[in-house]
Amino acid sequence: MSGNRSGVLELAVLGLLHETPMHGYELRKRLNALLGAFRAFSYGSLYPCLKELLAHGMIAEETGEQRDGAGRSRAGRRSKIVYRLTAEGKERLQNLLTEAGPAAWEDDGFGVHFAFFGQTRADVRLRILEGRRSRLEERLEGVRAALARTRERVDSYTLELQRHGLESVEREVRWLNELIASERGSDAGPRSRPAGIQAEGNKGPEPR
Amino acid sequence: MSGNRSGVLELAVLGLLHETPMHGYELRKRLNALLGAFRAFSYGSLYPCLKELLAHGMIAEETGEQRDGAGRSRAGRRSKIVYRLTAEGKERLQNLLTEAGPAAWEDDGFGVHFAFFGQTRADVRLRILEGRRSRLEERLEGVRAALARTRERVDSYTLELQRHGLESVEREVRWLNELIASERGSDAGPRSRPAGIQAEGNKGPEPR
DNA sequence: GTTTTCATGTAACCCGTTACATGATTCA
DNA sequence: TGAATCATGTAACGGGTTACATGAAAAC
Repeated sequence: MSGNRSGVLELAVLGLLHETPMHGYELRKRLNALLGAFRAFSYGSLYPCLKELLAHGMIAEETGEQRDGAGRSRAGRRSKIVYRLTAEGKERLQNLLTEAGPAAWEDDGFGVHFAFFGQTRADVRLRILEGRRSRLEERLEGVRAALARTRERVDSYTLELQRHGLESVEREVRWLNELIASERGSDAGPRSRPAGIQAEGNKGPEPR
Repeated sequence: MSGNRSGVLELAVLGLLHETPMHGYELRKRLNALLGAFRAFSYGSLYPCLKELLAHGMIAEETGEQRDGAGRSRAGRRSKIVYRLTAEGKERLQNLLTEAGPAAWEDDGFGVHFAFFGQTRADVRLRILEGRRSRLEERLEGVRAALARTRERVDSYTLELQRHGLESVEREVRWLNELIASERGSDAGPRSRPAGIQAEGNKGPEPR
């Protein structure tokens, strides 16, 4: 019926609003900054999503004049509509963050789920990372098989495309391997981890 | 009205049928093998596309019993419907392959256009590669700016996601740089090209 | 005082998938 | 003869974009 609960966008909005209340315009910017290279949303999807989340009581318009800093923007003058997460919204967010199914590791969704790993339970994180890895490994197999089959009678551009695609996927698998190893705490292994994971990644599953 | 001419799928179908006549089922397999990691199509989009291409006279059902090899599948027994490119179809394909606009270098479309570079004019190839590169460089700038802005107050997972995204895009830019250099023929430069581009990549623009 | 940017929203459309329905051919 | 795979197709839906419409606040 009123069913635009897409999953990805919903999670992204709830996740961002959990950190701090915001209005739509700002939300979209933070969203596209957060997901950077992976995804982008336009107002045409964001505002309807907010509307529906509001209708379902997951978010609420911020009415109390908490919002200051520079002191301005008093009274009922609303041109910005600041949303905050309700109790139901927080519950919903926790549910979304606990689901470790295909939605969390398919191409759509993985980025968003990963972005909120800081609020995700450790075991769920691991399941998602492993799910994505095996998903990618299936794909690898397919591409490799195609490459082997095609071998002859393929012009060099097609070949180059497949080669590059293969390398991209292999690279992401290696990345996942590092993340998984890091998650498992078996980090005192051969090579020392380069980047900044696990710096403060081990805060408890529930942020509150 | 009758407007499902999407661009990507149409090009892919025409491009594949230009190499050799095929039926739908096979077409889909070749398609997904060709695009490997980048894209996948389902029958639900392929068959309607074929239907429409047929209606527009771009392709035709193969009636003459050219199809042999193992000698089987004689007579009018059709359970397979083999399609071939018509003259109009070839013309249409050439037009699609000559367009060097955003459609050719955005995320959708680039893979398919690249896959048929063997049938694309050299100057068009270059324009597309450069278009994609500058598109990615815009994106890089955005992500870098986001990274710089976010710096403080970001949990390590968000950071790691952005870092990985950044690296992925940078990697593709480097790839494009190599391809562009190779296209320009300035190949006797510093490092020797590793892969198989330009092996027979320089056949003329029109295959016939 | 006009342009730019911020800010919210909607309607039409687009491209594609999922799930289903159907039947022929091959293989055990 | 029954199961698996090949092969073709359609209807319903889904999630998102583009383009448009509108107006307030900030910058010049």
